[in-house]
Amino acid sequence: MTTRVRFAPSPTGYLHIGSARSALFNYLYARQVGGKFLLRIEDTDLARSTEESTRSILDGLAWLELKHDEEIVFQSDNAGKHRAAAQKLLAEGKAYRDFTPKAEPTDQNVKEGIAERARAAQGEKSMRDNIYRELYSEESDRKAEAGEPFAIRLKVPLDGKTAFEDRVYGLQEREYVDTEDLVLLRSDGHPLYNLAVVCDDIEMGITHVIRGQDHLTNTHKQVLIYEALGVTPPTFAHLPLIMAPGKGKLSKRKHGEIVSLTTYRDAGFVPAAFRNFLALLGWSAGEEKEIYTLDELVEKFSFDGIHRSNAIFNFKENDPRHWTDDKALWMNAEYIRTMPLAELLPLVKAELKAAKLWREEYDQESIALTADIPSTADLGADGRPETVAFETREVGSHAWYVYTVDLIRTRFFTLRDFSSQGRAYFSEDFDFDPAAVAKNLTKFPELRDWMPELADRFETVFTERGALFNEASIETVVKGFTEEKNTKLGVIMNGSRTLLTGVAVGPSMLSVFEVIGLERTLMRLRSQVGWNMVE
RNA sequence: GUCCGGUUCGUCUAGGGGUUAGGACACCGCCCUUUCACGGCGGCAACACGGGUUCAAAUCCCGUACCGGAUACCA
Repeated sequence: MTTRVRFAPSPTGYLHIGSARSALFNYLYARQVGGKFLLRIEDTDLARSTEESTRSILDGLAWLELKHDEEIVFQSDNAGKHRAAAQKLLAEGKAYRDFTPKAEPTDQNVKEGIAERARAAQGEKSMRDNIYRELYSEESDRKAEAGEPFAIRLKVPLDGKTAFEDRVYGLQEREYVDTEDLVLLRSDGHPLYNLAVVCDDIEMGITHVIRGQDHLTNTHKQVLIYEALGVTPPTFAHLPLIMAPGKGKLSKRKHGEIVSLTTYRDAGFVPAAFRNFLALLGWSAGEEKEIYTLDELVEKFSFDGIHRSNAIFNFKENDPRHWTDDKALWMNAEYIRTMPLAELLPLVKAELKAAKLWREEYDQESIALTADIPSTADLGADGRPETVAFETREVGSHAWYVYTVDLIRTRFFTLRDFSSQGRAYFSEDFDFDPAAVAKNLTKFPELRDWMPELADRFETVFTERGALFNEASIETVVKGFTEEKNTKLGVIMNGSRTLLTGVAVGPSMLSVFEVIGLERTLMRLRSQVGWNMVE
C-alpha cells in the first residue's frame, strides 16, 4: 500500500508557521517513502472560512516549494457523506439521538467557559448519564418523526480504553470514561470536525496522520469513530507545538505578524532557508549539521528524530535586530551568502523589481548565456567570480550586476537588504545614514574640500589620461592622495564610502569604487547631498 | 477539576547507565582589516527538584514542582 499523508488546514486566517511546519513534515515523509502528499481544506466552519485564507495557504505552500499531489479536497463538498456515516452509525445502534436542547453559548471567553463547565461537572456527572443514550429506538424514532430537533452522538462503550501507538509519543491510552459521547452531527444537520476528518481520511486513503500535538485527545475520539465504522485507523504521529518566548501560545492576537508565514516571505527570506529553519524546530537528524537541502531533509527525516517537548520560537518584540528568531535570521544570511549565485539571482531580481530598481540590462537573457553565470564554485581567492573579467563589467551590464550581487551579499541578512542597504549600487536615489555621515564625514570637516579634489584627481587620471578604472590603479591614486594630504587612508576611504553608498558598511572600498564606476564616483564625491542632510 | 504530554546552556538541540555533558544561534574577547560584515581562534553558559535502583544516574523507577495540550451541537 502506498503511503498517503495529508495537510489539512482550516482556512480561517493566514498560514501559521506551526501549520507550515506540519505541512513540511508531511511532505518530507511522503517524499521519503515515495508516497503522496495531499491537501485538504477544512472549510466546514462556513462563518469563519474565507477564500483569501485558502489563497494565502496555497501561496505559503508554494513559497516553501511543497507541491501537493492530486486534487485539493474541500471538506465542505463531503458533508453529505459525513451525514450518511452518522446515519449509518445511528442505524447500527453505535450512535444515538440526543434531544437535549442546544446549550446557549455564554458571553465569556469560549475556552474559559468550557474549562469552567468541565470543572463544575466534575464528580457530579458521568460522561454517560445522558437520558437519551438508552432511549428505546421506537421512542427515539417517534420523537424524531414528530420533528423534535436532535444531535447525533457517538455511543462510547462503558468499559475499556482507546489505544494507539504514536510514532512520536509512543503508546497512548485513554479510558473510555474519560471521553464524552461526542457529537457527530449537530441538530441542524451539520457534521462536526472529528466525524468529518475520519470520513475524509478514510475516503482519501490516508495511511499516516501527521499533525500537531494539540490533536492528541481528538485522536482518541477519532479512533473510536474508526472502530465504530469498522475501519482500521491510520498511523498517527503528533508533532510538538511551537510556542512563544515565555512558553505561551504563539498567537496572532498576541504576537501579530510574526506567526504568519507570509511575513517571512515579505521580509526577504529565502524559501529554502526558512524551510530549513522550520525543519530544525523540533526535529533533528542527530548530527552536528545545520544546513540541509530539501533533498537532504527528505532523506534524513525520521519520526524518531522528532522531539516530544514543545519548541520556543524566540524573538524580541520592539528589537529590530532580533525581530524574529535569531537562528532563522542567521540561517537566511547563511543561505544568501553561500547559496549558488545562479539560485540567488532570481530572488534578488524579484526584490529589485518590487523596489522599482530593476533594469532589464541586468538580465542574463539579454546579454549572456545562463551557463556563464559564475557560481560560488568559480570564486577566486579574493571572493570574486573569476569567470568575469573587469573589462566586461560595464556598469549596468549583466556581468556587472552578477559581480555586484556577489560582492555585496556576504553581509546581508535578508533579500530586502539588496534594495535598502544596497540601494546605492542600483540607484541614484539613496538615503544617507546619519550615523555614517557623523562618523565618516562631519567628524573630518576637511573632507568637504578633499572629496571633490579626489574626484578631480580621478578625472585627471582616468578620464584625461585614460587609465583603467580598476582596483589596482584606484589604490595607487587614493594612496597618493592620502599621503599628499598627510592623513590616514581610513579617513579617505570611509569618507568616500559614505558619500558613495550612504552607509558606513560594505565591501572593500576599492571594489566599491570599481562597482559604482567612474562616472557615478565623480558625481557622488562632488555631491553635497550627504553633507547637507545633517545641517 | 480531570485526562494526556513535557522538562539538557538565554534559544534550537546532541547524548539515553561510566562523556572534561558535544554542536548551532545569540552575547563577549582576540586575530584579519580603510569600515562593517564574512572568516579564524577563544570565552560565558545547561542535565527542574526530592527520593530510590546501581559499584556508577543527565540517562532507569517513583514522587513533587513547573510548563504545555485537551476537556464545544469550533476546527
